[in-house]
Amino acid sequence: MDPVTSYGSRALRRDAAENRDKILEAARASFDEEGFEIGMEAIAQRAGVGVGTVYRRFPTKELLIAAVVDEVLAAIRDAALAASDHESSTEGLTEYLFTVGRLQFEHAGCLPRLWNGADDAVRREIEAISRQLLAKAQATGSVRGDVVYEDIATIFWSLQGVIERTATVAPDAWKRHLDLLIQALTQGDIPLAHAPLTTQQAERVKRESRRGLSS
Amino acid sequence: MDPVTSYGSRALRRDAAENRDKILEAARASFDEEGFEIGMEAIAQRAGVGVGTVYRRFPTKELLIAAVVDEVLAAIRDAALAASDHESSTEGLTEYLFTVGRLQFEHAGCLPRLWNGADDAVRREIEAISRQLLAKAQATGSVRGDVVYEDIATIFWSLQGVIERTATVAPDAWKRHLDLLIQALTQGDIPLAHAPLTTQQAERVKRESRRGLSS
Amino acid sequence: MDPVTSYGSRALRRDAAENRDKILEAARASFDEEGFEIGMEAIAQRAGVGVGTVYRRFPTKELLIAAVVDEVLAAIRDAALAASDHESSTEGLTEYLFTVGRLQFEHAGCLPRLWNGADDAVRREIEAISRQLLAKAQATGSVRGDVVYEDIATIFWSLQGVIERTATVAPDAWKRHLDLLIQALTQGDIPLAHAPLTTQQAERVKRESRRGLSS
Amino acid sequence: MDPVTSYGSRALRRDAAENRDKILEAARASFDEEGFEIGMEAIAQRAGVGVGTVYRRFPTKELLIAAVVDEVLAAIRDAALAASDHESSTEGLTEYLFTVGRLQFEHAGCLPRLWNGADDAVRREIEAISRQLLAKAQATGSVRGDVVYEDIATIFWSLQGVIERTATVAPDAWKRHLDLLIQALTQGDIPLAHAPLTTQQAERVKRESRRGLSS
DNA sequence: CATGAATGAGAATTCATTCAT
DNA sequence: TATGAATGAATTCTCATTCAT
Repeated sequence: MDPVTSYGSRALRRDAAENRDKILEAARASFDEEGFEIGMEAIAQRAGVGVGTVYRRFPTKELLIAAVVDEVLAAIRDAALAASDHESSTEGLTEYLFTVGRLQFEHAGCLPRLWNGADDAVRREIEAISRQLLAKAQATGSVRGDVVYEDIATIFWSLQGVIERTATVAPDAWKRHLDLLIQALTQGDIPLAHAPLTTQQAERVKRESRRGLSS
Repeated sequence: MDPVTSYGSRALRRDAAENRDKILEAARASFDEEGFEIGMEAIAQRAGVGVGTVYRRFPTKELLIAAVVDEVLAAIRDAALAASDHESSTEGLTEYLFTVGRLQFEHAGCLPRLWNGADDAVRREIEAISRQLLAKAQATGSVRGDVVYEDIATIFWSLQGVIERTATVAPDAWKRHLDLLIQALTQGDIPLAHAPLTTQQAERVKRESRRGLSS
Repeated sequence: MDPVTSYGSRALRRDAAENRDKILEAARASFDEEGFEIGMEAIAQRAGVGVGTVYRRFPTKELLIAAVVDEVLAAIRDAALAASDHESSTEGLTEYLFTVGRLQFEHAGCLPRLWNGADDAVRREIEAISRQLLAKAQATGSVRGDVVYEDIATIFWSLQGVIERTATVAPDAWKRHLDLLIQALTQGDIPLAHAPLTTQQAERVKRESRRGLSS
Repeated sequence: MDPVTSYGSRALRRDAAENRDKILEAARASFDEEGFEIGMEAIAQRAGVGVGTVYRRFPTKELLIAAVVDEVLAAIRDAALAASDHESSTEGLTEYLFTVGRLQFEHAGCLPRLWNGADDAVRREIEAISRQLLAKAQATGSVRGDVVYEDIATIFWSLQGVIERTATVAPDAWKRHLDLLIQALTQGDIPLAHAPLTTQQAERVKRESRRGLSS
């Protein structure tokens, strides 16, 4: 029944898939610990394969990074989905924000590229979930009405800033900061002085911001 | 003793100082525009000197970065001082936060290292100012009492995260985010669920976090 | 003895032979289009087999190249044979030269190795035909008597030089050049200042010159 | 008087220039012996410098090749100029052709790129000399009138073909071939069956044909 | 002191060949 | 036997740092 087991002709494929996973795992760990500056050779070694093997699966370092980032994004989406069927809309949004924060923390090395990958589909899913949760929370009046989706995205970026600087020393720093931000969403009632990002701007940020590349 | 010679040697020293400034300026501009990945050769060229001269003044790239960061920090301190004698304590703090935000934005290329330099003296001054402004604002009741200095530092890191990702596309994004955060400081009254960084942690963050180096 | 088995084993051999042909054909086309720099993987793909299969038939790239070159040489021999029973000796030689030129043009990617393969037998056949045609033409007086076989070989090399440089831009350039050379063979009557290659030299050229290899 | 010697401030320049020459010389020799496939590391070693030094002078391998080729072309032009003031037009053309042949032979490793460099000026000079010599020879009636400059260029390519294949084994083979070609130019009187290259085609050949590149 | 030339370790990527399935 | 995954040496190029002039 297991497709991998059932096809004899795919025995090799299983090895290859395992290797692919080993490589992705090694890359993820390497990036988490060292950032994207780590060399491909080191990743290969960590995965227990030759560089050539890494390049067979991921023809460029860019693509390897993108694959790792896509994995992280998929994990975020899954967590987002789990949070989205919370009974209370406020707690749903809160849990969601903390979940994303936690995942960002767990993959701190990937943060510079977290929102710049190839897998737009997943990013769009996450965006849709964010919008829904926000709308639900606003509908019940627990979140101020002048907040838009782009503010949520900005919160993620801001948490990245906190995490990037505090992760090794104060692993919970981002939680405190998120506490504050949630207060702003739920307690503040003075009009905000500045306009939010437009949807187009947020799109471009996700597509274009490239600081922290490996080359 | 010969006044000509001694003047000459002073002149030489002046030249040297001028060179140092040219290099610092070129480095600052380069980092702002390209980030720390820029090569030493390019900085030297921009300064109009040879690489050797750069290395005479700054024996490693690290030290050059640190010097530039110190300059930026000094600018922040100056701005902080200007904001600190505002009559209204609330507006003083607000202005201060926006000023730091703006300076961070203007030196976006330096952000990954902004709080990791050698010049602890300046950082301590800034810290002292922050503490004073915060205390004054809390004394008048306009800012919630459970906020501590470390939260202010975290706000700066948070703004860095926003700026790093949005600077080229949405230059005002960080202002909106800061609007939100100020609401949290002034409007929120629900206790924060998580503890702030300890002073020691904040110290270590400023000293140790090294992500974003050029090599 | 079992007819089914024996047939099966013959079928296998036929498959193998078909594979060999597919590979040779793919290699020939690849070399013609891209030159010897093309990778073995690409050839395998074009042939519709795995690299491993290519290596089973041709243990090194060298041997594959040699096999392709031998095929081209065989085609040249066949064309040479066709030209050799021309009634007019002069036209026979002329047609022969143009035929070889055309085949060289059609296999431009193979030129750097055209006369350096393993299959000496075919080369000897071509050589014999060349000698015969030349002798016949010289016997009728239409070709000058001081020309030897090695001059004919040299003409082929010279056409290769023209073809290699003009093939993509001026596909007929070699024909004009051959016009000129034929004039020299048939019209010139001033003694040639330099001696022709010795037979041994020509042999060594065909065996040793290795410029243009892929590695 | 020697500009290098006269300026103290250029003392370093002299070293650099010497190194540049060492590198060019090493590259020329390497290419002559091994072809363009030789690695940059090997060239650097032969020049007695580090790779970085090679790259300082010649930012890409392409540019190094182009520089070497330009040198060879310049040598050809000089030789061409010397041949062009021969009293007898026929001998002038003959000497010219042999001179170019000899230089091509001496730089056999550069042949695949000899007419594809950056220095169009030199190539144009050579072309102009060729045209003049040809016209002069045709004016005296010693060379057939239907030959055009492009035929001369083709002769060079033809010689390259011969040289590339025979250089190591029969260093004079190209001379014999050139004997033949000169007979065709001076003795033949039957109209040539095929049209010569157009000027545009010859231009494109010199610009575009890239077989034999290092990558 | 200033200069910029020299250095060389290291990074990404390719490809002929081998080998497990 | 066919497959294609794995290997790793080799290649081009970069850049922080040192050093001769």
